Amino acid sequence: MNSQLTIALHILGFSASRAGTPVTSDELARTYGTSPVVLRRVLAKLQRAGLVETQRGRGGGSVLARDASTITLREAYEAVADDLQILPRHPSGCAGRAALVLADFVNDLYTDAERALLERLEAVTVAEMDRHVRSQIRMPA
Amino acid sequence: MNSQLTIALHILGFSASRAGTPVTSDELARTYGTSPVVLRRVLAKLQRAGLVETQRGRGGGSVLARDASTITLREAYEAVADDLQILPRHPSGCAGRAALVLADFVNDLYTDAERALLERLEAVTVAEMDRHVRSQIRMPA
DNA sequence: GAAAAAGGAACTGGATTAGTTACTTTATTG
DNA sequence: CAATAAAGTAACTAATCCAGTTCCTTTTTC
Repeated sequence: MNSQLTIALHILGFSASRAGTPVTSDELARTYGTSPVVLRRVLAKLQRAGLVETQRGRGGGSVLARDASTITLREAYEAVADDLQILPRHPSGCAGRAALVLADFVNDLYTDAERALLERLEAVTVAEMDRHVRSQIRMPA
Repeated sequence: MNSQLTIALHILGFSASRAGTPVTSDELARTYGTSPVVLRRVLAKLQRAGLVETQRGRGGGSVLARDASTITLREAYEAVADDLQILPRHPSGCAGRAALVLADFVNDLYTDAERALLERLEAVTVAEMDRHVRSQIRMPA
């Protein structure tokens, strides 16, 4: 996995906090600590997945395409992940029946373990993330 | 994650099937489809973790250091993973209180999701893996 | 002493990644 | 209409990582 999921959650979190007013890739890049181009690459994937909408030109930027309470973090993951497999699978070059049976067993286990991870991401919505941030910001320790 | 976990499970699976007689890195490399040096790199980590024991010289090779029923696949993961974090964390360069609170929230969620994945690996022992392979080999479809 | 095995250092090539530059396109505003 | 502010995107770079290979040393057994 690359860092695109983390960037995507930054984008979604900020967009949610804006409640409709667009946020520019420049602002997102500054708050994340990288360049606007990197941000726009992730924004492009979130657009394709229908999670954000973007307007060009002066006054443009990105807003959430759907209500924050309907977007789970798993959707963000699936939007940016080129390959949904986190654990690299057994290669095809195994020799011998025992090795092949073992490879299948391990690959199935990997799939199951990844599902467990994704279920945790699915259990959290952008709205919940936003509520958490708001609660921490309103009353700083 | 690199492919070392997959190689480690190949090693543990084969060692278990040998029931005490050592397996060489050459044989492991042939059945996995790579070179002995790559195998020995993983073997070194499994040794350090106390999962296998290796003898040099003629007739040498590796055997399980403990009973297969006491070794979970999570131990194999922890033996080979340099970094237990699967999902790359938020960088430290975030600017602004909202970004920092968001980063903490996301990092904690990542930790939780990874724990869910590791629990799946912990639920399977090398002995169970071995039993599965044996059952499939004895009666080929 | 020969053979068989592990240990491991050092290098290579390929892939991936984040970052940067530079240019084009789109929209707004004065 | 011109200036400005924004996204879109291609192309390049530098760094990193990783698997694979070569080569040599050490250990053990026969």
